Amino acid sequence: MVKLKDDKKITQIFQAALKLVAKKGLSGMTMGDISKEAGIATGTLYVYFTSKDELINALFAACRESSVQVSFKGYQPHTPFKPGFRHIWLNILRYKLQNFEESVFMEQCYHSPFITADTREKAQQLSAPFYQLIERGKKEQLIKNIDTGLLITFMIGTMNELVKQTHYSGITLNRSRVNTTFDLCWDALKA
Amino acid sequence: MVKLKDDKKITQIFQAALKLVAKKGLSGMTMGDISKEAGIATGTLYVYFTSKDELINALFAACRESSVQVSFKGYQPHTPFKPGFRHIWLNILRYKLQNFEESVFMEQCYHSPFITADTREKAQQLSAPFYQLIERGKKEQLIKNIDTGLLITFMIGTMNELVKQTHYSGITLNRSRVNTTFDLCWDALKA
DNA sequence: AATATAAGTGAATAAAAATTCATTTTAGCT
DNA sequence: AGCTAAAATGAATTTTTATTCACTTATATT
Repeated sequence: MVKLKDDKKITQIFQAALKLVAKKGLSGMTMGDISKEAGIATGTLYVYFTSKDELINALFAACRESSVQVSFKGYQPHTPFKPGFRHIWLNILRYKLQNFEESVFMEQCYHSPFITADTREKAQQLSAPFYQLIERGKKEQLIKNIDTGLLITFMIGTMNELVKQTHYSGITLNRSRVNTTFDLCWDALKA
Repeated sequence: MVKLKDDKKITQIFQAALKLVAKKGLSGMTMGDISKEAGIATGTLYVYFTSKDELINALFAACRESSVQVSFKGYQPHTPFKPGFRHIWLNILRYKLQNFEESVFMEQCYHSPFITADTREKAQQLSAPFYQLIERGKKEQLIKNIDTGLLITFMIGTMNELVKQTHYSGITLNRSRVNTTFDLCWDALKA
């Protein structure tokens, strides 16, 4: 046989895990839960991952990669800064809203014994494009001249909170509400 | 005998739990860990709390209460809005920086099966003064006319992120850095 | 000092969860 | 169709963790 381990099944496992974390938190998620939610046997999880630790690290890495990848989709580095920034901001917001469970999972992982230093390191490296973006804004004197890391944390933090707030309040983010919120963020960062 | 269960011991248990959550996450904290960290026997935990669930809920409630209590310390409702707002903002920031482990714990609790609806409800009720504060700012046309809940989430969210960023980067928040960050927040919220 | 009761202990038990593995099913290949 | 090896299974096992409880220690009251 040539068939290699099914990517579709890994996705299925990941989806199940995300769903459970959003519902019960990382601490309340067992391998039994995951398998049941994914509709497979517990043993099957161990065909794809050697341990719960590995499963969680793999999920963390996959989430991180996918979110960064989506963030810059359609971004034209040559267009003026503000519209470009806005484009990316909207990409991120859309992603976070559509993948709420992922946001929750990532937040929970931040302080957890599961994520290894190595996984963390690799995630950090993926932040480089965001740093470049903000640096450009600072160079063009459109963005406040404050530590870039701080500005990024601020920007991402506000989005996280906005997404949480939106999700729990049940308010739908129509175009005008999104605009207002972007202005909130832009007013904070702009020089 | 009249002596009632020692408040000092409860504090000791709480401190131990917070330390562990910050280090290993909520999911990695066992009753055994807590007792060892607190320097008491495992059984003693059950003298003070009927279960792990109860312990965590009690800690959550205590943290929430203490943070709200500190936030408004020294606030003069009669002084102009911006300095008053700034005063509270600084109270919160100071509190979060000095009680980093608590912030981590609260964040982790947000999505966890431990916190009961009742505990959550009571925590929410403590937010009323923040709502009043923002409402006042809106009435005086100093704060953007956006959903109050959103503005509060935004304000708190940015502080959380700032605190995380500060904690991990190892950068000390000197006076000027704090000022810049307050401006960041104020620029976002101001009308 | 004697007594009574609360507080504290930690080994023993029970409950929950992770992991293994002998076995069965599935899918590609000739 | 028959063969082969990967994939999947889930009951059994191991490991971890929460909880109990018979007992000891500390403390207030008389």
